Amino acid sequence: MPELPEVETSRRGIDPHIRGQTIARSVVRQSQLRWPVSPQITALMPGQTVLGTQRRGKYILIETTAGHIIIHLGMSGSVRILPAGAPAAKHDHIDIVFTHELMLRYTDPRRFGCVLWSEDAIAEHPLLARLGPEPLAEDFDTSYLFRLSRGRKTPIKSFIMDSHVVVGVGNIYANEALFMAGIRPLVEAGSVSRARMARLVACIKQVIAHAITVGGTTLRDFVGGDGKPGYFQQSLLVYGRGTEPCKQCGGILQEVRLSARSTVFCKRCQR
DNA sequence: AAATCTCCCTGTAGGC
DNA sequence: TGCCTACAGGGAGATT
Repeated sequence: MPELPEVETSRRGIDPHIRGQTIARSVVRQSQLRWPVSPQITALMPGQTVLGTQRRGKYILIETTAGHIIIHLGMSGSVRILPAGAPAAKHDHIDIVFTHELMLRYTDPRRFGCVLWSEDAIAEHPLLARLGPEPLAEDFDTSYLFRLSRGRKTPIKSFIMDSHVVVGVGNIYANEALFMAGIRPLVEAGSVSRARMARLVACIKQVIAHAITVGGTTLRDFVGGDGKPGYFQQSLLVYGRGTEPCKQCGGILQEVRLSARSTVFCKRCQR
């Protein structure tokens, strides 16, 4: 499932191929995604030029001369650059075809993602306006997270996965960062000391920065590639390892459900 | 305001 | 082998 590092890697992968290019047309084969695909995606695209791409949280933003395309990959979505006219497979829902004979193809088997259009100031879009800071930005720091957590009874794991607190920390990296920081996922956010919160902030930044670096190597070639990220299986400390031995102390890792999310931790290394 | 629940969807895994 | 069911998961929106 695409987490922030995969989203950023995807953005970096498509950007050089579409930046400055002109859209010839777009094709929507399946409009029923998380929300209906905006009609402008077909109606307004011909003749628009792509000015560049950005990322906010797990949203990819494609800036065109007429407005922004907002893409979320959900949990099974991907974007690839392919030769225009490449045959469409089952879950290839949207093609944005460029005049230079390449196209951006959106694929999403589970359709949890979205492809929307916004002509207004992008930061004020309802999906983006109230998002928390980027995990790698300077404004995501100990003081911020500590202050925001005071009085909160929600588990620390749910807290850091809340996109209004900080964006882009999905289930995998929440599990990993809490293990690295030595904090049990279920402790109340409001009870975590400032010193431990400082460790957590550092660990979140570290795991996400590392994943972006690794993701960049596995998703290097988007033209003709399969676009499938696969890096994250190798260096995981706890995620997906419930009942296996802790890599730090050898004890058996515990797995519980927290808000329907798989939560793995070591009860000796995490307090 | 904060916490909790529901729902969107389909590939995969496990049981029989 | 094949059918059936449970389940995973991002995250917005509704509900409590």
